Amino acid sequence: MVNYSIMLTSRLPAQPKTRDAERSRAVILSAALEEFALFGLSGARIDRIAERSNLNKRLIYYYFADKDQLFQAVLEAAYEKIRESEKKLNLQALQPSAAIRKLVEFTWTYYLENPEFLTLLNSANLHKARHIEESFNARALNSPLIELLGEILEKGRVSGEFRGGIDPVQLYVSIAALSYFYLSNNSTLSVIFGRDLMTPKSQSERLSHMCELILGYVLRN
Amino acid sequence: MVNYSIMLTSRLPAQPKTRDAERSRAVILSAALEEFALFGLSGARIDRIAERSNLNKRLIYYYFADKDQLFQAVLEAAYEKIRESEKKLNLQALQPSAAIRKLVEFTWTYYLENPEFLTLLNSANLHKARHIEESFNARALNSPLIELLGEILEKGRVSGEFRGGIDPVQLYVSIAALSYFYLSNNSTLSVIFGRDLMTPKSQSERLSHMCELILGYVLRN
Amino acid sequence: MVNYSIMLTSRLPAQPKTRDAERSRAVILSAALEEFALFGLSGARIDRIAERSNLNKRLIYYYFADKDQLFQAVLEAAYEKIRESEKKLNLQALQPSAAIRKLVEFTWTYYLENPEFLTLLNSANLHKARHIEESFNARALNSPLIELLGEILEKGRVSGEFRGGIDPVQLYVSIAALSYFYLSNNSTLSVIFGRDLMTPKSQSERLSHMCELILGYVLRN
Amino acid sequence: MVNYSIMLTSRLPAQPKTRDAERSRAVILSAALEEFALFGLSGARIDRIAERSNLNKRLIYYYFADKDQLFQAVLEAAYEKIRESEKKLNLQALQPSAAIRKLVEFTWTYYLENPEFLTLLNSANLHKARHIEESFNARALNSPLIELLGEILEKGRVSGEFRGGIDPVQLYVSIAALSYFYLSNNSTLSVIFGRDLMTPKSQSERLSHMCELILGYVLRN
DNA sequence: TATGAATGAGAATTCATTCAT
DNA sequence: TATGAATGAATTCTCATTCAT
Repeated sequence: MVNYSIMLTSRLPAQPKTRDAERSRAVILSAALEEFALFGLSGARIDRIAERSNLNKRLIYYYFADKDQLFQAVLEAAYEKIRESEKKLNLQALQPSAAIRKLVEFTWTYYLENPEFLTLLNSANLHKARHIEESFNARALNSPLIELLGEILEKGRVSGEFRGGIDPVQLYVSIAALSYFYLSNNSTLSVIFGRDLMTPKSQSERLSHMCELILGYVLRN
Repeated sequence: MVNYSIMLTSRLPAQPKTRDAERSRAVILSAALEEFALFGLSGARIDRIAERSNLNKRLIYYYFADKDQLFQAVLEAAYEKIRESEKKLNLQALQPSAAIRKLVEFTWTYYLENPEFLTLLNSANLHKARHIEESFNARALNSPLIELLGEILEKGRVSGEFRGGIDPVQLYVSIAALSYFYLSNNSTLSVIFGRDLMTPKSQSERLSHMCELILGYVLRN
Repeated sequence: MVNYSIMLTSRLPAQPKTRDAERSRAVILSAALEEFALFGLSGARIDRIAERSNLNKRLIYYYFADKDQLFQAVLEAAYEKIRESEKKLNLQALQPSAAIRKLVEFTWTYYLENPEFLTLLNSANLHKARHIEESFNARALNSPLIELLGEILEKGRVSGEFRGGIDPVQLYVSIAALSYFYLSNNSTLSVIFGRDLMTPKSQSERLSHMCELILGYVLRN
Repeated sequence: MVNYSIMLTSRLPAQPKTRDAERSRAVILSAALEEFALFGLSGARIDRIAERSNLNKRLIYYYFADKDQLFQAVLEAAYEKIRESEKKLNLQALQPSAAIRKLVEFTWTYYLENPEFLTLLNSANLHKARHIEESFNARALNSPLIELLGEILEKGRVSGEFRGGIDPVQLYVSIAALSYFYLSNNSTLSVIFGRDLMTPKSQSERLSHMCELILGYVLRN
C-alpha cells in the first residue's frame, strides 16, 4: 500500500496553541481542502487532515459534525473564494470582446492556480452534487457572472460585433469546460498524447486556442 | 451512513454457475465498472462488486490481484470500448465540415450513453493517471482519431473551407471538453443554474451550441 | 508485506508431467519440507508448496488429507532420513572415546547439512509434538542409537576409560543440544554476540569445543 | 480445525476501563507474549490477543503498528526481563566453580519458569532474527554475563582449579543449549524416548547431569 | 477549547479446502 | 492421475467516530 503521509508536505508549522476558535476552524478547513483535493471524498482521511492541521482529530468533530459536513464546508469555501475573485474582474468596464477574452483568461488562470477546485468539483459531482444542493439555500453559490455575461453578449450583438442567439449559460459552461477538462484530465491526456501538456509552451498554446475558439464563435464572422 | 446496497439495481440475475473462466472474468469486470463508476476508486467496495456479479468475493482476487489492478483492467476495457466505437465512425468518407460535426455528435452521444466512462476518467485523473500509465505500454489507448482529425483539418484548409493553423490535439481536447464537462458536472451545474440540464430540450440545445461553437471556429468566416 | 515468492529459488524444473504417482508424492513431500522449514507450520502456504513442486494445488490434497497430515508426513520422512544416516555410522566398530567423538561430529555435520531438520523439529515442538505422537505408533522414530550408546558407555566404564553413572539418554540429549542450539539459534546469537557464528573458523571452533566438553566429561580424569 | 479459544485460560479479569495508556500497553504486551509463545508469530492471532487482554483489537494497532512490530516489542520485553534476572545473580561474589554451577542452575530454572522465552526465541530464529536485528540498536540485548564469565574462567584458571583456553562465548552458548534443547523439545523427546521428561525426578536428573557435564569439563580434575 | 484513549463496524486480502471436469 | 475454477471462513488492518478528562 502506498504511504500517503509523505505527501503531507504542506503540514502547517506547529503554531502556538492559542485557543483561537476562528483560527482553528480555518486551519482545519484549509487542511481538509488539501486532503479532499488530493484524494477525493472517500479517499480523504480524517487522520491526515488532523496531521495536516497540527490539531487533534477530535477537534475536527468539534467544529464539523462529520466528514460529509466537513466536505460540504470545504466546498462552500471553495465556491465563495472563486466568487470573490470573479467579483474583482470588473468585466462591465470592458468592451464586449475584451470582456469575453478576459473571462476566458481568468477561468484558465484561476483553475491553473487553484487546482484543488477542480478535484473538489469532481468529487462533488461523483456524489451527485448532494453537498452542493444542501448548501444552496444557505449561500449564494451561483455565479452573478451569468447575468453580466448576458449583458455583455447583448451589448456586443447590438453593436454588430457579436452574433446573436447565444445563451450565456451555454457559453459560460463552454468557457469553463475548455479549461477544466484540459487541466483536470491533464495527466491522462499527457499519457495518451505522449506529450507534456503542462509545459509553459503547452499552456500558452492552450490559452490561445481557447481564446480563438470562443472569440471565433462569438464574433460575427 | 448511507446504505448503498440499495443501489445494486443492476445485480446480474443469478446465472447457472458455469465454470467458465472467461465469463466469470467478464462478469466481474462489468460489475466493477458499475461500482467504480458510481463510487470512484476509493469509494468502491469489493464486497459490492462481488454482490453485483453474483460471484464469490474470493474469485475477484483469483482473477485480479487487487483492487488497483481491477480498476486498471476496468479502465483498459473502457478505453478499448470507446476506441472500438470510434473506429466505426468512418469520418474519412465525409466532407470536412460534416466530419467535424459528426465527431462532435459522436462524442456527445457516447458520453451520454456511457456515463461510467466519465466517472472512470475522473477517478483515473484523481490518481494522477497512475493506472493509465501502467496500461499504456501494453495497449494502444491513444486515439487514432488524432491523425484522422489532422487530415480532415488539412483537407478543409486546402479547400478554403477551414481556417488554417488548428492543432488537431487542441481541437480534439476541446470537443471532448465541451461534452465531458457538461455531462460530468451536470448535477452541480443543474443546482447552480437552477435548471435541469438533462431534459431532452436542454440536451439538444447543448448539442446545437457545441456544434455552432466548434464549427463557428473551424470554418473560415 | 513481504513477498516470499522470491524465495522460491528451488522451484523444481518443470518436468514432463508423467502420471507417476510415486514421483508426484515425493516431489510434493520435498517441496513441503522446504516450505515448512522456511516458514514453520502456520507460516507455510499450500499455494507455495504447489508452486515449488510445479504441481497443482489440488494434487496435494489428493495425496495428503490436509496441511496437518502433510506436515506429519514431512516430519516422518525427516526422521527416517536421519535414522538412515545414523545406521551407517557403525559406532560399534570403534573404541569408546572414538565412538563418542564420532557421534558428536556426526550430529554437528548432519544438522549443519540438513538445517530444515532443526526448523521442522521446532515447529513440531511448538505444536506440542502432536504430530510426532500420531506418527509414533506407525513408525519407529526413536533412535536405536540409545542402546548402542549405552553399550559404548558401559564398555568405556569397564575399561576404566570412562566415568560411570552416565545416563545414555541424558548424554544423547546433550550431544544433540550443543549442536542444535548453536545452529538453530545462530542468527539470534550472531546478532547478540556481534560476531558471525557461521564462518568456517567459528564452525570448527564450535566443533572442537563440543568435543572437548563431551569428552572432558565422559573420560575419567 | 482446532478451536484454540479454549486455550484462553489466562484471559485477564475484566478490569475497570481505566484510561491508562501505560497500563493498556503493558496488558497488550503480556497478552501478546502468551499468544506468541503458544502459537509462534504466524500462528498467533491478533483477535486472540485482544480477547486475552480484554481490550479492543483496534487498540493493539493504536499502540503497535502491526503484528510484526508487536512481536518485536514482545521480544524486546522478554530480553529485558531475562537481563534483569541475570543482573541479580551476583556471580562475582562466588568462587569460580560455585559461580559456574549457579549459572547452570539459573539458566535451567529461568527457562523452566519462563517457557515462553524459549518459544519466542524459536520464532525469532525462524524469522532469521529479523526482529532482533531491528531492536539491537535501540536496546542492550546482549548479555553482560559474557565478560563476567570470562573473568570467572580466568580466575579459576589462575587458581589452578579450571582448565585454560575456554572461550566464554562457547561455554555460555553450551550452558544455554543444554537447558534450552531439553525444555524446548521436551514434548518430542518425551515421545521418542517413551518417558516423561518433565517429572520432578527427570528434572532433577537433568540438572545434575548438566552440572556434572559442565563442571566435569571446566574443572582441571 | 483541546486532547489522548478507546471502539465497532467495516474493508481488503488471505488461506485452506472443495467442486467439476 | 491431474487441473483450473470456485468458495467460506478467517485474518490483518483501517476508518470514522465517541469517550473521558
